[in-house]
Amino acid sequence: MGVDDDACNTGLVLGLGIFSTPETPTKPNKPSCLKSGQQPSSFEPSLTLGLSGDQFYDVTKKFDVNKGGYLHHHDQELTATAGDLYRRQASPHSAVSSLSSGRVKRERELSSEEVEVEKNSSRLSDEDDDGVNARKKLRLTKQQSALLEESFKQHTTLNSKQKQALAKQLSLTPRQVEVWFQNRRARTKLKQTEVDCEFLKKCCETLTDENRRLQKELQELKALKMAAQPFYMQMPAATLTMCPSCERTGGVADGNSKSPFSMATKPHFYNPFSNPSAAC
DNA sequence: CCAATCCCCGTCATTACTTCA
DNA sequence: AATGAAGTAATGACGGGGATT
Repeated sequence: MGVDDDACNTGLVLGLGIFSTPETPTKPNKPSCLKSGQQPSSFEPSLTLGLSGDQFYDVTKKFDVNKGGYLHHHDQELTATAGDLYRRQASPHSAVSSLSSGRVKRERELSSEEVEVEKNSSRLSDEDDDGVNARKKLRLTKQQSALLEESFKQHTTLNSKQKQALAKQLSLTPRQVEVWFQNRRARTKLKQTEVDCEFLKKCCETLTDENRRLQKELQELKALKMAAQPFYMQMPAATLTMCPSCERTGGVADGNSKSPFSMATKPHFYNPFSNPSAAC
């Protein structure tokens, strides 16, 4: 079974609740079943598969190095966040948003220091220079993205101080750093979900194949039983066990009996992901 | 109980890139 | 080969709402 052997090498519990249960109220840096950098084929396939939003993996991204214009701010609007400014002009709902509670909230969050940072992060585009009010979306520079990524590898969430420091270092607003981390977490989680989904699909296919194989084997065994010797026929079917791998048949266990047919004391479940011969 | 804060989620809009006629 | 329109992916940003303090 190739890859699936590796992936499903232990007792696999396909807890598909991953797709239906709402995300557990994960707290930042909460341990998850998938550690960073781990691929689904390598983690323990006990597949409770709670979404691991706190993990990250290497996402090789391309960055727009020289196209990044920092085009947000007009000097006369320094009390507003970059996003607010952006939205006021870019969004059709700008009039509403400028009065929204979110805006009030944002302004409340902005300390004077942050406003100062915003001043520093304010950049004018060429378009702004020539009077065209075409506001463009912020594109982080390669350096900014790299630093953010590096920081994200260390902490997927930032406390207030870290946020402030990083924002200062990047010449961005704390809000921009915060949003970047939020988006990064969300998109990491989304990608991981997709990976998990693919993995579960593969496991499902494997189990379907295995089920098909076992059904076929069962049919063969039934046919064999019908053609079996009278000894077999005298025994209740439930007392017979057979290893699907070596196809040795067991019967009633009497402890001392040297009969090849001894009844299993416990139900003998065949684990498709374990080595069958090991059980023999 | 209320307010402040943080984070997640869903969504929108812009930008860059790709495809195709 | 050049080009412009259409489609798509990436990503910055926001509002709403739940959880926590």
